[in-house]
Amino acid sequence: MGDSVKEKIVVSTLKLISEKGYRSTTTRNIAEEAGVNEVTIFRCFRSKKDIVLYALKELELLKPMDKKILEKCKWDLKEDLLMLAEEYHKNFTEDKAKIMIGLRSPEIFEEVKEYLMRIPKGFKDVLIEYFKIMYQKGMLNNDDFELLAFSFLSLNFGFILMKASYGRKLIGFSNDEFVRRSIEIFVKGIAKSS
Amino acid sequence: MGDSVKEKIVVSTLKLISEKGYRSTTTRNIAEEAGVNEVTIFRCFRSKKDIVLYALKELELLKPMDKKILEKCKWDLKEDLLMLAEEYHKNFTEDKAKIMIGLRSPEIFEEVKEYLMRIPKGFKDVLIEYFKIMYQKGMLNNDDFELLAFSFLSLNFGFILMKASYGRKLIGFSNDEFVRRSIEIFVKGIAKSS
DNA sequence: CATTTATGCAAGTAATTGCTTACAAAAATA
DNA sequence: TATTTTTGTAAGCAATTACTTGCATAAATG
Repeated sequence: MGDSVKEKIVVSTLKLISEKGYRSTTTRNIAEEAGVNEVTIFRCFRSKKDIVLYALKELELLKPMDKKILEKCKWDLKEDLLMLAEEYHKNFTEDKAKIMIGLRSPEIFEEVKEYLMRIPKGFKDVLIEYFKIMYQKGMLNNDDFELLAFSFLSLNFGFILMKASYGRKLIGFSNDEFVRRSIEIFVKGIAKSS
Repeated sequence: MGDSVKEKIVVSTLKLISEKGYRSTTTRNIAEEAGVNEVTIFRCFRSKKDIVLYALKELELLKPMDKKILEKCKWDLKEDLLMLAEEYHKNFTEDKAKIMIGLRSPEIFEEVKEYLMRIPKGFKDVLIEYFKIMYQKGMLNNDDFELLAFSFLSLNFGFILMKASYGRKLIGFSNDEFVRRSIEIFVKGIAKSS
């Protein structure tokens, strides 16, 4: 089984899961979507579950945000939070959010839960670190770093999940616009007034 | 079929869907959970799908927030937003969030989508109305009401969904604590400085 | 008490699903 | 060209699932 075949299967699987959920995505669906015979799937992977586990483990599909990102900071609240949020949205797209939702199936959820948590957890850790430093620099009016991180995370996570769930019917903003303007509010809320 | 039986079936169905999703919740599961024979289910409802539709339509499980809630406002930003958020969290619990996620199955999603959107949509509408009035009263530094509403909604929606998805492993706050303190930040961000 | 109604029980059906087997056709490799 | 590896095809199996049927029992209702 060539690597390109394996990849096609993985990509198709994730696509279908994001649309229909894990349980409703059948191996026949996957085969059709990948333009491959169903048997080929089981020659590449031991089971349907294995496709997902492979995607999460080997492909590092959901790798968390690295703290190295902090090196990019200019230590200006607005500028930095915008950069961090953009990085988050770049990584945690609407599609990935749908995959996360789609993997909420008992046959697989316990095994993938840890992976699914990585993105929000990684972002949260980076934010806590960032806010700690900013507080030491005297730029913040609040020293509950976990609260700050979590508020900012909820704001962004909530936005993506709502968009993934209800799409444009509920949301009149582009990602960029929402991020930029909600950050302005947030910054006003936490910046030390001089 | 007595009403109490019907109710037991509905409650069990929703509970199981919140845990395992629609597709993975079998009619046998439901029967067992409800302490009822599987056949009884099909005597009360025409199909599995009908149970959910009945729950959403007849039980008004997900009824949106009413604009009458605005009558409770004291027209103090912090106090009002706290009240509105509490009302939202009272209505849109972790369990309901799980049901929303669990209903993301192709056999049923299109038919329930509209209902699932009601809660966030209703909350958003109320918020827009509220912010409009507060702006007229000269209490806000921002007149993009949809942005304000949506930021606040994302914050609360994101929090509940994260809690529903990852539970306490990621989140160290109680609902009350998070709501209270995140609102303080938000209010600082949008209140007109006098 | 007589009759209707609601429920349980046992069995089963047709469709779907994850996965397997056996064999032939390509396609890559030597 | 000869051989090995990869893929397609066809068929099917065992388990599961939504839903049905027929009949017995109990409970409510007249």
